[in-house]
Amino acid sequence: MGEVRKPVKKSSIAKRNKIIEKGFELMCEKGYHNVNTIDIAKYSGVSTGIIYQYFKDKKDIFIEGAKLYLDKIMFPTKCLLGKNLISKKTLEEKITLIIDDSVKMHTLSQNAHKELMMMCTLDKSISNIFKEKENEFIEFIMKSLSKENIEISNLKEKAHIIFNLIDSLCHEISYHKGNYNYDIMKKEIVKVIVSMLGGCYEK
Amino acid sequence: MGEVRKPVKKSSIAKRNKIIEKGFELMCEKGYHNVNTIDIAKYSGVSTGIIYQYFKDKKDIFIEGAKLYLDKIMFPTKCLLGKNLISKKTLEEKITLIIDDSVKMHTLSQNAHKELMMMCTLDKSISNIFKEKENEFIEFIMKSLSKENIEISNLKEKAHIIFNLIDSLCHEISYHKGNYNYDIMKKEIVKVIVSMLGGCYEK
Amino acid sequence: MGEVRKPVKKSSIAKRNKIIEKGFELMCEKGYHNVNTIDIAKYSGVSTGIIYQYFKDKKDIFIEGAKLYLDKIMFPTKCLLGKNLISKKTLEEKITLIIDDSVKMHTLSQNAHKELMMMCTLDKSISNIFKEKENEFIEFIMKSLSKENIEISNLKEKAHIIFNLIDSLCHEISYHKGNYNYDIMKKEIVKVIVSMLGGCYEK
Amino acid sequence: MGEVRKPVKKSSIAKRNKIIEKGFELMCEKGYHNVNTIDIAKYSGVSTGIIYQYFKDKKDIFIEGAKLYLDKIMFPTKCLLGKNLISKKTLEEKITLIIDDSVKMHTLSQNAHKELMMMCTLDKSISNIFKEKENEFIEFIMKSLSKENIEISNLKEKAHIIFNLIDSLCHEISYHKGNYNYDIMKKEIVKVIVSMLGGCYEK
DNA sequence: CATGAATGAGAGTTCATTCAT
DNA sequence: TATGAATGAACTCTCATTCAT
Repeated sequence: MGEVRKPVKKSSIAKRNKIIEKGFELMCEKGYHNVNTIDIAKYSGVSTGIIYQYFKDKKDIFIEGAKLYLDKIMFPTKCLLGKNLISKKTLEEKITLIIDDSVKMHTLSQNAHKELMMMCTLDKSISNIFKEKENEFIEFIMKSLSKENIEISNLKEKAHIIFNLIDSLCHEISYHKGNYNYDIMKKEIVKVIVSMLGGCYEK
Repeated sequence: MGEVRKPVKKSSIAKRNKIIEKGFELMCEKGYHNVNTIDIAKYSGVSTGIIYQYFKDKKDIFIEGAKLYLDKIMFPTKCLLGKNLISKKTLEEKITLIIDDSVKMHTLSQNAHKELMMMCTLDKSISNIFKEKENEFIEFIMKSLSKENIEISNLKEKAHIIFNLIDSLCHEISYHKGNYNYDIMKKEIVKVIVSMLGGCYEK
Repeated sequence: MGEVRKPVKKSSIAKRNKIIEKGFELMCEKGYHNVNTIDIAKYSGVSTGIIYQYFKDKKDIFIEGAKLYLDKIMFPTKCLLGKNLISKKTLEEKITLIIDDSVKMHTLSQNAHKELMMMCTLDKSISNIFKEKENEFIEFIMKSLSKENIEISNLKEKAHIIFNLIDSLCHEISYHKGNYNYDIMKKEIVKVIVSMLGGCYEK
Repeated sequence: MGEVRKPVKKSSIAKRNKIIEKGFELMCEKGYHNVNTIDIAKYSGVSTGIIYQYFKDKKDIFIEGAKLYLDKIMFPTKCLLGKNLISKKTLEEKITLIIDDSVKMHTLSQNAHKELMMMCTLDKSISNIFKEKENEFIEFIMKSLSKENIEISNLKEKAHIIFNLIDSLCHEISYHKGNYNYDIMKKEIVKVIVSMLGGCYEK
């Protein structure tokens, strides 16, 4: 009764993806609790019924959207980093690249990020995929950086601090649009990170 | 019809405060959307009807609770800091004190913080009071620290970075309960902050 | 969440009873599956919401109605029987009285009976209260009759057969409204029962 | 649009029959309201769409199944009876044979019977085919028995009572699985019927 | 001021039926 | 003919808000 279908036909897959894409978009824009299934269906250009052929429930759409979003936001960053980190000469340049990349990704989808954070409270499964992706990313940073400097103490903890520093900057830029000079802020963060990774903090 | 009264009688004020206190507590514990007004009324020891004499709607209770919570969480920190910062000798000791204090506050009320973050999405007014309090706190840190070192460049931005560093650590300790050594993490953050404020980063 | 209230106030009890009475009536008339909660609310003169303060779900209304119905249909019969059986002289007269009484009760609420039978399939709890009442009634017949004739063999089984004979006649009269002469049918059934209970079958 | 076709091709007829057979089986097993058309289609090995080429609606499948079921359950009984009744010597033996046969048929398909009874409430057309078959059967019994004893008064009504007696026994055995000794019950019923048909009730 | 029973719009979900392929 | 994805009205149930007492 009410089993979830795994679509195989091309058009079905497309429809499922459309629901995820549009549904997640709408939920992020208006907020999960301010959007109902009829809204999602309409916005996705489908009927309410079809949703329940591809998804267990409303939350399932969000989860699938979140997974995709986190892949999109994390993996491209990694790819970019992978490609360019090597070509950069100084640590500073590398850090700056990572930050710019993260900010760009973040800014593209600030609502999604906000809603994701919110949904983490509501659902373990969502907070888990989020945590998982975060760890993935941190481990990636760790690996990338460990190649640079032969010996960095407490690398794991430092990587996490770095992640948070970057993440906070991203949030700042995305939402506050406030009283700060973000260029300065970025430069300071770069300096901090560089110093953590063995460079000297330029005063 | 349904206008919100400003209670003047002592008992009325007490009742209003009880609703805010208990209501906010319950919403934070169970989640805003998992608590209904009947629950709030029961938990506050009042009738459902009376709620709408003191508050515009359900969200209004949360907002009032949030304001109080942020006062409570920010001001005591400030007080504590104010008292003790002077007596500490090194910058490192001062930073450590701020961090310990923040972590303590955070840990005491992680649910409230979580829910607050979530509600920021739902309502501008909530996100505004949150932002406001944050700025207050940052300015306070700025002032406190500016007394220490005669010239710190980009103090405003640095203060914000410091705030975020501390805030991230608090979150980390409160929720993740993960694979990190938080003592090390704290020490690294202290070192970073000290270096930002003109001290030298100890490698 | 959604707890069922036990009404204590007079007006609340009256409302709850109204829902049972009117709801059961409507369900019996139109069929359980052809009536929705909005219909029930309207027909009972209440709002849909209030239903769920007094009842766990839609089925709960039916169950409560069924209990009441079976009490009404069974107990009055027993009362009547108790009062009059003694004053009747012949076994034949007594049996006739039981039958007349049963038919009367049945005819008053044929829809209820039909729907009850139907719901027995859908729900164990309903079939149980039905079976229970049936057994009660059979045992009552047994006791009543055992006083008459000193020794009746296989009384239990005979009582059940008698119950079924009467029940079938009731159904016949209530629904078929057909090609039979029910007076004759009744007389034949009386004769059969009398013969079972030791009288001689009058040809 | 959506008109029901009368299939003429052999394979189409086979498909239609399959849907009736399997669909009715499933509906009886799980209950009409607990089975949806997708279930029926799957269980019948056809697509959902094709159902509406052969049947007006879901109920139509049940009706066709019911007709077939009642033919199957009634006619074989009649055949069996026809063949054997003559060879039996005493009326008692004949009655016993009818009862055994009925019980056997009933037990084989108790779910179907239960569901049929239930559906009688929902639909006049179903209750009509049921009534019709019942009458057919009663008339058959009448004819069979009228050959035996030259003069039986009120034969029609008696036949119906006999039908009900047997039917009740069948139900009892099929569903209640209760505290009764069904052998004794059967013997008592045989005695009653014999006495009704002019034999003497053996005490 | 206080109560809590009552309201009814709106939520998520199901499923008999249709229709493009 | 045959398919099964798609439809959308209808369902049961919840809850922020109101109002008679």
